[in-house]
Amino acid sequence: MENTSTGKQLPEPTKAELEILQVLWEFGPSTVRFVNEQLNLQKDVNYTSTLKQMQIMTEKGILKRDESQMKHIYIPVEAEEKTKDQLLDRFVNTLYKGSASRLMMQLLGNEKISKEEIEAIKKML
Amino acid sequence: MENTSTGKQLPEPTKAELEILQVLWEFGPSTVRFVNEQLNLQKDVNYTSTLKQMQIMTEKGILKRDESQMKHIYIPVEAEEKTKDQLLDRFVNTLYKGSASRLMMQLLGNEKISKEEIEAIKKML
DNA sequence: TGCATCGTACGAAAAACATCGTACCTTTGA
DNA sequence: TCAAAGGTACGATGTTTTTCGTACGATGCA
Repeated sequence: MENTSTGKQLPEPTKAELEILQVLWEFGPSTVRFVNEQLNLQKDVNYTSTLKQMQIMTEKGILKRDESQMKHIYIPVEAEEKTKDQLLDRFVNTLYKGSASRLMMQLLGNEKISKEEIEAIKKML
Repeated sequence: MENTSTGKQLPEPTKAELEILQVLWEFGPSTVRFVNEQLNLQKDVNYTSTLKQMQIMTEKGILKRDESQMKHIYIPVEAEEKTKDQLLDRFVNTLYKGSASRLMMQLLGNEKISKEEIEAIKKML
């Protein structure tokens, strides 16, 4: 069942699906082979595994694809920002009871954030 | 194999495990029954399911327990902050290439954050 | 033409997670 | 004393996620 443009809420991507989305976000619409090569820079994974994964994502409506060429081109359905918003939202809700400032405190407290980053953030506010 | 205090890295908690940790974080060391009751405020789940889950978490080294009483008392091995730090770290890395300020921008851009929260954050900096 | 190469389709197995039923032991109180 | 209540142990099952093997069609080129 190909998800058309009904306003249906897409499922949250799983871990493996997220890895694929990262590649597509970074490099734009791509073939399976390209995505698989990128993934293999980080971990071992078979071509057909990536293919299957991307086919499943297409079924779910997370990706759509251009089949006009033999090498299908895959494209995320939702914009990067929107997907990240959802994930961020869930993250803040489950871990920080929805309080963004609590998340901030954690971020500032954990040393992982540089002086430059702090400056950049100050400017934003 | 009960995880003793070797410096081994604990696995990241799964979704269900996180729900249990939330309860323990909020209320402190607890019995299975208590945790299960709390979970049931949100969703249906059988006592033995929670028990099993907490036993598995103990095997993994995520929880430890005081067995001196019949009603075992479960306690998180890692402090709340530390676990959240790990999760936050992975989140920032996978979604924002490790840039905290990028996460901030997303947070500020998505409207979910109130004026009061922004004020609170400003003060922090 | 024919074969190596590169592509998709898809069933099925493996692995990770989550849930529950049943067995059995301890405690409690009528 | 003995049955009900409440506790742990643990195998089994269900579900979702992840991975891969095999089949088979297209393309390219010697």
